Amino acid sequence: MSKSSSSLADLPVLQDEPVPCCPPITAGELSVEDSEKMAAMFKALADPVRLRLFSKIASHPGGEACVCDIQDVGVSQPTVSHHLRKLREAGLLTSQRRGTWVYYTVAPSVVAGMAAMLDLRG
Amino acid sequence: MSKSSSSLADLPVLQDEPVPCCPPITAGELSVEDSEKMAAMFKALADPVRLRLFSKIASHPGGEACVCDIQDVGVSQPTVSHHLRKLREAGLLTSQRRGTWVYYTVAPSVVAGMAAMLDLRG
DNA sequence: CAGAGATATCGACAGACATCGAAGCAGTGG
DNA sequence: CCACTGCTTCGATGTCTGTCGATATCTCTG
Repeated sequence: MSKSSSSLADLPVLQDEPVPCCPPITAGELSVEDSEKMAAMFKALADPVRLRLFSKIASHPGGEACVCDIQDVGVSQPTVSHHLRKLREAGLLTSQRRGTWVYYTVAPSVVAGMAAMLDLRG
Repeated sequence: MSKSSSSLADLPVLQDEPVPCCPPITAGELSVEDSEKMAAMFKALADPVRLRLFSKIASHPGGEACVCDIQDVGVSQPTVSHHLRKLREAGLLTSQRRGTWVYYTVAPSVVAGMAAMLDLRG
């Protein structure tokens, strides 16, 4: 169709910029603001279905997978879509439409940021 | 107090034993069982208040702190207690009474397990 | 033992969340 | 232009969770 309507394609991206976000949790008390940011990320992974979707994507070559490849996790397709959206909104995944299919990709720097935060050693 | 007295003492262990739990998320699809275990841990950190309590403890010397030292997070005392219990039930903290006070300690191996799971590289 | 301080548990409630079916939107192909 | 497939959005619903005040438990002290 004519112009690209606002959907999926032109979402607030969050592509893959380096997001340091938060220091290791041993580095001192988390600010209220940081704790809210981090909590949102952990919340995104705090569901078995999302965790399985995420692991399916992360373990695909290139950390990328089509929805059609991963949607067999025991819940309805709308529910899968809902969970993928949550993961995307948390910045852990990005999505991209290619023809008929939509591909979701892991955002490595964001995930690395979470891991870094859990680095004890202090 | 008829039943339901599952208090602190007779919890299903989870004390501090090394819990490898789960492989890195890139290592293949998570099993349903593993995804539930991990989701429970992430859920424990998926709240701003818990995250701040946890960071306060983790950043204390020895990764240990008295409740009285950390309970100033903007919610009531019962709520603090509730959150600490959640963290303990998830295996992220252990608790120990010393005289009048109760000390909570970070369970390093469990936290390390979560961090390891978020290790991309595949 | 009584009293006081530190934590934990209980019971209630409002808001958040996972889930579903139905409907909508976007490409593909006849 | 229409049917078809893949995915998202919508609206409803039951369950879970964070929060509080009240109260119970534990421990030290007088």
